[in-house]
Amino acid sequence: MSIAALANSLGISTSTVSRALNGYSDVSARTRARVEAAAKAMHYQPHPVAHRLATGRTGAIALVSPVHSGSFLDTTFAALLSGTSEALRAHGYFALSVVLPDGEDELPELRRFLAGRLVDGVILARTRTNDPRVALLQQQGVPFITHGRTQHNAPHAWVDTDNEQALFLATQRLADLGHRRIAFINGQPDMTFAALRAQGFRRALLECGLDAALCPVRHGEVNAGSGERIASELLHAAGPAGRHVPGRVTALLCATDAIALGAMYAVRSACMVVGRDVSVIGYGNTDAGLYADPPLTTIDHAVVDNGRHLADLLIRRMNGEPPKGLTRLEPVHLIARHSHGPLHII
Amino acid sequence: MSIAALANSLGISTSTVSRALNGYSDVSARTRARVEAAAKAMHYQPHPVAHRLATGRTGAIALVSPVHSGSFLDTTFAALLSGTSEALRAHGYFALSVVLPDGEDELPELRRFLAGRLVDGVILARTRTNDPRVALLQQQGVPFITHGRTQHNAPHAWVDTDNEQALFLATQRLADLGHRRIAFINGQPDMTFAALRAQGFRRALLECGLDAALCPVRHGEVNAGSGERIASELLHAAGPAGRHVPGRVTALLCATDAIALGAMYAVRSACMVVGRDVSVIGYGNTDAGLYADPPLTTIDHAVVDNGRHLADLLIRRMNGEPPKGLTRLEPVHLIARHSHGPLHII
DNA sequence: CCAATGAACAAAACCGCTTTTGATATTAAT
DNA sequence: ATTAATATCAAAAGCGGTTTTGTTCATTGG
Repeated sequence: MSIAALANSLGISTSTVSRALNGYSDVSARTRARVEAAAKAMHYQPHPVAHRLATGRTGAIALVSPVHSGSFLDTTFAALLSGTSEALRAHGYFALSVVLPDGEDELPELRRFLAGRLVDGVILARTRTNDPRVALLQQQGVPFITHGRTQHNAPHAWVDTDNEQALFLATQRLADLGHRRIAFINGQPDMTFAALRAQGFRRALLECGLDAALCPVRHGEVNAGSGERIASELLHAAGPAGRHVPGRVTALLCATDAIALGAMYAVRSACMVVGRDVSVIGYGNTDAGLYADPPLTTIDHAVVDNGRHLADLLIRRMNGEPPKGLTRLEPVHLIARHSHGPLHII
Repeated sequence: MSIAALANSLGISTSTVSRALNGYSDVSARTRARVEAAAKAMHYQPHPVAHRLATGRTGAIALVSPVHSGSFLDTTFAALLSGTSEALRAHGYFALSVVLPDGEDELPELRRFLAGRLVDGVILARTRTNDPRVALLQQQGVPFITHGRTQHNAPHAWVDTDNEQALFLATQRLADLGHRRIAFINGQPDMTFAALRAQGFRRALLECGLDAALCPVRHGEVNAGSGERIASELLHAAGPAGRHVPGRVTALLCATDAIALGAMYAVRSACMVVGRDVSVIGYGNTDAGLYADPPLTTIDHAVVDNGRHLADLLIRRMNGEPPKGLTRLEPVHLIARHSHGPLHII
């Protein structure tokens, strides 16, 4: 069913059909009605690729995200995609997610994808503080938005959750409960979320008068295995010698629920009780944490909503709004369950 | 950088340039070399959309999958995408994943997507025994492969894991340990995997001489919440009165690790011990199960590998091989951990 | 020596749509 | 009544490639 066939059957030219269907003014009401009726009757739909070539629009946007091998417990990805898909559908766009390889092939592969011009815009997930992908997108002039801020000079649209505040809240809560030796098992330091959370952690230490020397920050993968390993090290390490009393950390803040599950495992392996001997707090409010034993205290951030906001702001960006104002910082909440508790004298 | 500009700079026609770059024979070796050198020097790359319009190929395939809201703990999706992306990259294709809405909008949305012709082929995940999406794909003539078999008459390419055998193995293991009242918390009955697992469950009951009346099969969502609810009901229900001794089930087979985590939660809530009072076995070998307390006995199925095989077979399908032979059944393994054990007299 | 073959390239058609330009018939204004 | 403006549509020119058809010239064969 091509436009030519449709025009033929009506005995008019293809240009008139096109103009009738695309709302141009110089088509008589009668003709427009006839064309529309015929188009409906013959199930005419413009060939998308031809349409694309002529207009330059594809009607799709891409959610690009690396998949860190072995971190499949992290469901942020699926939740984000779900949110963006739903919101973009309302605008008539398709959300496609593309997975970039981990490592040095990432950038060339993104370049190759952009060259394919399969999409009109890009949502970039898992940003790093200094993200080469952002630079590439800016250079190529592709409308985009990031999930997570960056430190790039040129402003760009972004949606983020208040990572700084989240860790501040969680740390403060533990300090209020008497903890003085709190460790933070963070993600890789070059990730935006990790940098911001570390910042919130340090601010809380300062405001609550905790000794930063007793409150280590560790960096690792955001999966359970890495969490277990690091937690295990932390629990078996004595405090610094010298002026400080030796001893172990009594609370573990974790950058994701997955890390927290690993940490809880490590606590059990050390024959201690989570929530009594060692407090553990996660991040993400996943099902896995909710149904853990004990149920995991965690930070709730509405990822599906983030996806919706990313979609909405990207649409506005594609409509020509300057990136400057297209930002959104979402609040977070501490969900208190039973994996943390008051300092238990040891 | 268009082909016209390139041709212009060389002083030859666009058709010769195109034919030189696309390996046609009627171009002299000298001209071909000149064109290739110039193309490289000027970073010429055919405009993908124009190329698409002329050739009909897009260089991308789609992994289409519904996202069941609230089942984000299920990481099959991300793992599958990761596997297919990697394998397709090797063939020069992009893997895009698209999320269909849950419910009645699913089919129209798939139709809309296919009409967009953004992709050359489709990988269909989460198949149902009688899947209308398969019918649609067959009708539209799009090359496709499914993850999970179906009961459609016309053969199609598929990759599946041996769901039947998996539940057979798990059930047999429990029976060998003395369990006589085993419940199976399955997914929705219209899903392929659920039907096959139920089949394996029943076969094991038969072969091991268990009384099917004492071994209920329940259907629910594949998430922890649903698992907890159903497990809770099962544990509080007495056995059938009459000729059977009353009593509760002593083992819970679960269609996913997520369900199993919910079930373990229910066991704890009933003040019983997982692995002693009630055995729980999951499916999927996820991190969440590995780091649960106790570590979850589960079925291992290599989802990432499935993704690779799906990609490879789909490529062969797109190259014209008949779907008949393009199928692959992958083995499964029971990973014994500590969430199950011998029947504990109660 | 002339027709037939073949090599190498250019021209033109095409993919299917959008958009600009041009043409014709009406209507309004002077 | 004549000209200018307007409404309506067709023709044509893109978009940027690929593929078919034509053309020219050098070889080759009879």
